[in-house]
Amino acid sequence: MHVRTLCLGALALGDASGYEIKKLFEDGVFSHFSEASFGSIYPALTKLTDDGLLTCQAHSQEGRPDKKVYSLTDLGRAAFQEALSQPIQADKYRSDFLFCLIFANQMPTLRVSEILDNKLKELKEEHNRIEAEGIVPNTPSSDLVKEFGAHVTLSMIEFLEENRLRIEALGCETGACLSTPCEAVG
Amino acid sequence: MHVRTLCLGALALGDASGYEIKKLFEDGVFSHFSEASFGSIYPALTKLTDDGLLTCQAHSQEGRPDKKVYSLTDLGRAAFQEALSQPIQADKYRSDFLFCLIFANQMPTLRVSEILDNKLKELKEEHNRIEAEGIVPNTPSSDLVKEFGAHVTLSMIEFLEENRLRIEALGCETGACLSTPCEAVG
DNA sequence: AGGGGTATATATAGGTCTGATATAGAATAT
DNA sequence: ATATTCTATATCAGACCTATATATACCCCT
Repeated sequence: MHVRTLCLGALALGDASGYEIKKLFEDGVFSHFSEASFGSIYPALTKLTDDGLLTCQAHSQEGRPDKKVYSLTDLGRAAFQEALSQPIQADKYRSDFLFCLIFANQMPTLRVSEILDNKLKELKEEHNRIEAEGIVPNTPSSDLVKEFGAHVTLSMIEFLEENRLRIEALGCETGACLSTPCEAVG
Repeated sequence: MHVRTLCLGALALGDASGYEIKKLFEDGVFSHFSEASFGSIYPALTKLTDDGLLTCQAHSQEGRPDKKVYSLTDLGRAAFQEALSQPIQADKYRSDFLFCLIFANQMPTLRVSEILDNKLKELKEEHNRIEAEGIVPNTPSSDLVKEFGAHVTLSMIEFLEENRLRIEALGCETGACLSTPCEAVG
C-alpha cells in the first residue's frame, strides 16, 4: 500500500497537516502496524493535491511555518473507497531479532541474554503503549485493532518468557565462538 | 539491517548463489521474518565481493547461465560477527489488513467478511508452512525461531476466529456506506 | 508436436521509501 | 542561562522493491 493511500486513509479520519499525519503513524491509531516517514508523506500530499484528491488550506501561525491543513475532496474520498476495495497485500513481519537468533550459536551466552532482555523490554513497552494510550479516534474498529495488537504482543512475550532457558542455551560458552565459529551447516 | 548483512548471514549458513540466497528468504529459514529481492541481493553480492568480504567462484552449467557461488572470507566472517554485536533494530510489522479494518465502517459487511476470510486463510497457510516444511538448516536455533513463528501465527488465528462476529459487525449495512460515508471522527 | 507453466539463473532500470539533514521559533526542562 | 524537546515543513542521498529482460530446461496438457 502506497504512502499516498495511507495519507488518504489518515485524512479520512479528519483533516490534518503532514506533521499530524506523521504522528498518527508514530504514536496514533496506525502506530503498531503501519509506518511512513516525512520524506514520503510531504511529497505524497503535494502529489495528491496536484491530482485533485486533496485541498490544502494554509493556517498562518505566529513564529512557526504555516500549518498546511489538508482535506479530502470527493475525488479523494472516492479514490480511497476504491483502494479499500482492492485486494489486500499480505502482512509483512521483519525481525532482526529473529534473524540474529538464528546465529545465536555464534554469540556468547551473555549476548543472547542481552538481546532477549532487550526484546522483552521492547515488547512490554509496546504492549503497555497499546493498552494504556488514549489514542484518538476511539471507534469500535480502532478498539478491535488495538486488542489484536495487544493479544499478539502478549503472545510473543509469553513465548519468549516460557522459552528463556532454551534460548539462552543456544549461545556459545564465553568467547569460544569467536575463535572457532561454529558452523551451522557442514 | 542492510541487505548486505542479510547476505553475509545467509552465507554464514553455507556457500550459495544469489538465487539460492533469495530462496532462503522466500521459502527457507528466513522466510517468515525477513525478505530481500533480487534487485537488492545481486548488487549487494557484487559490492561485498569488491570489498573483499566474499569470494566468488563461477560453476559453469550446461544450458544455464554460470552459477556464481559465493563464500565468506575471513574478513566477511568478522564483519558479520561485528554486525551481530551491534544494537538490534526494533521489529517492524506492516499490515494493510489492519489498516483497512480501521475503515471497516466504510465497507459493506460482505467485504469485511471477505478480507477476514482471506486473512485467516493466509495465516493458516503460513502456519502450516512453518510447521510442515523440511527447512534446512535444522538447528536448535532455527527450531526455536520456527516455534516462535508458529506460536504467533496461531495466536493471530485464534484472535480473529474468536472475534469474527465483532469484526463483521463493523461493516456498514449493504451499500449504505458508499452513498453516505460514515465519518469516523466528527 | 506445440503451447503454457514452472524452475533455474543473473541482471538492471524505474519508481518508491527511509534516514539524515536543514531551518526556525516556542515551550519546557535543567 | 542553557539545553533539549516540540512544532512544522522540506529535500536529498542512498537503499530497496517491482517489473522486466534474457536464456534454457523440464513437465503437463491437449
